Amino acid sequence: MRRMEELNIVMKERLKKAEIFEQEGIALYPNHYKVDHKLSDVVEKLKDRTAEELEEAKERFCVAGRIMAIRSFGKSIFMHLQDDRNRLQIYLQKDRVSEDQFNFAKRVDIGDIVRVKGIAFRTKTGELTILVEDFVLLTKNLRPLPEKFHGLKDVETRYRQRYVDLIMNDFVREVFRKRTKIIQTIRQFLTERGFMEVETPMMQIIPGGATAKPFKTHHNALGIDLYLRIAPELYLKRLLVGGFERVFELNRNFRNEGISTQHNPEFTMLEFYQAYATYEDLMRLTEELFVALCDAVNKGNKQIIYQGESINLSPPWRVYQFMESLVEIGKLPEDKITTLDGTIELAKSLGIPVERYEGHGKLLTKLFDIVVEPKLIQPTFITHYPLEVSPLSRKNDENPDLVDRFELFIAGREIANAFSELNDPRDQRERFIKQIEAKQAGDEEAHEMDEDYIRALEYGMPPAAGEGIGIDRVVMLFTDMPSIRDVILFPHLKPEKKGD
RNA sequence: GGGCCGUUAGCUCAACAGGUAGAGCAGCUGACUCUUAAUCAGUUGGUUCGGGGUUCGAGUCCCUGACGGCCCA
Repeated sequence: MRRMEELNIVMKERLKKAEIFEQEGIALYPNHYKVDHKLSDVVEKLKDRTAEELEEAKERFCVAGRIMAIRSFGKSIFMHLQDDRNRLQIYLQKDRVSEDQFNFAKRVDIGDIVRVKGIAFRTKTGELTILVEDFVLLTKNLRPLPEKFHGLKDVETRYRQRYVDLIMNDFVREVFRKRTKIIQTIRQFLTERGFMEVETPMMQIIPGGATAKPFKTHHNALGIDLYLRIAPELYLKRLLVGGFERVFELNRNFRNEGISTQHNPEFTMLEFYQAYATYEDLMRLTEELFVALCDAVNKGNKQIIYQGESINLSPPWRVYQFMESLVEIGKLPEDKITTLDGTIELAKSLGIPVERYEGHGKLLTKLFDIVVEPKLIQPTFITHYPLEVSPLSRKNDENPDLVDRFELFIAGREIANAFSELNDPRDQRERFIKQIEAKQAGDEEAHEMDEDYIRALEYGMPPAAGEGIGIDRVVMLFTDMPSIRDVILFPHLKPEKKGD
């Protein structure tokens, strides 16, 4: 049901005008007009031509765009047309177009989409301009755009009506162009290295592969509950069992948790798996990937500025073992963190709530989140995580309490998580059982048993390493955006009004 | 979930110490053939987020709810 809305004065005027146009036989939404050139291509092509060169060439162009500004005189009119990338000025003189078209051009509104044909030239002030010979309406605007100088600032409106945000704010269009470029670059990078892109279920019977609360839905015909995936991990590893040696999936995950500047309920994740590789191989691959991203969206410059901090992405990146980072970066006393009692004491002194089901490893990661993570501004790999918090990772050969895993941190945030994969089905079953015990003790996020996954491992999964990278955070990094909402086209917000 | 801040014209913002709700842009009318935040003259437009309360009087104070931002958990 559409909400009835009081029409403001401007909209009333526009509707009235639209009716008059129709009575005059002017189509408001015609679809048969073609263009010869994209507006931005004309700007790109001619931007360095001098006034004399343009005068000499007298080249004609037919372009379309949205009217963003009108400066109207008695017998001449200037307008700015905009497409997704550029703005181009057009100039109408009364004696250069038909009288009907000139009179019509006098009555169009900011926000209308029009097509013009004309000759490119430079004005006295040197601005590239099309001298119009033909002017037609393509789409009538009925709703006034935000003010031309201050634009649209209100963040709520920007997120709820992203289409207006995109019209008004050039930097927003740039952010999303960069986002697309980053995703394309990642696909190309992996494909060139023999990875195959695959699609695995978004609706899963057992939500696995991560520790998070899932969204629940229901399949009517089957009469079963399904969960939106929190990760594709266990399906991708089934493909390793099946014989695909390098696979990746770059798509949405869903986690039923709070919304913040770092979290959207649906977010984009890259996961890739490589047989016959270790987590250390993936450290090198990750460094190479970021270099490729610098080439693609940062002109090859490996220095980026994020929220005022200068970050150097040149490899090799520094590496700390998990325990080492707590002592050296977190400045925690080594003798305390090596014992459970000492760790509980430290946690309590830092105001961290300690749950009964949380073991030593889990508590250490809570300490890490507070005392180490925010300090990891420059790219840093943290390795050798506790077994307890890594139910799908391969045990370290030297120390069975640790796993062959790393996480990557940049700008004080977790960007990637990777490990050598646990492929011993007997060990995996034990790990699942431990998780179930944690769940029974109250850990809502603990992993569930997945018998089919165990069955797959029993057929034999080749030794492999896998990694997940949070794409939204990578985009934030490369676009210098402080909130995940700034890099997601339509971020989740509460509904604006109760239904009527 | 908690704390702080915010919500006023289509947009960006004012409104002292509680005393008739304003400006710029946009819109409308008119003038103007190289302007670019065009200019000049005139002019329309308000459920001050919703609901209660205090008061002679509430955009402003109090209570409550909605939505948003930032921080914390």
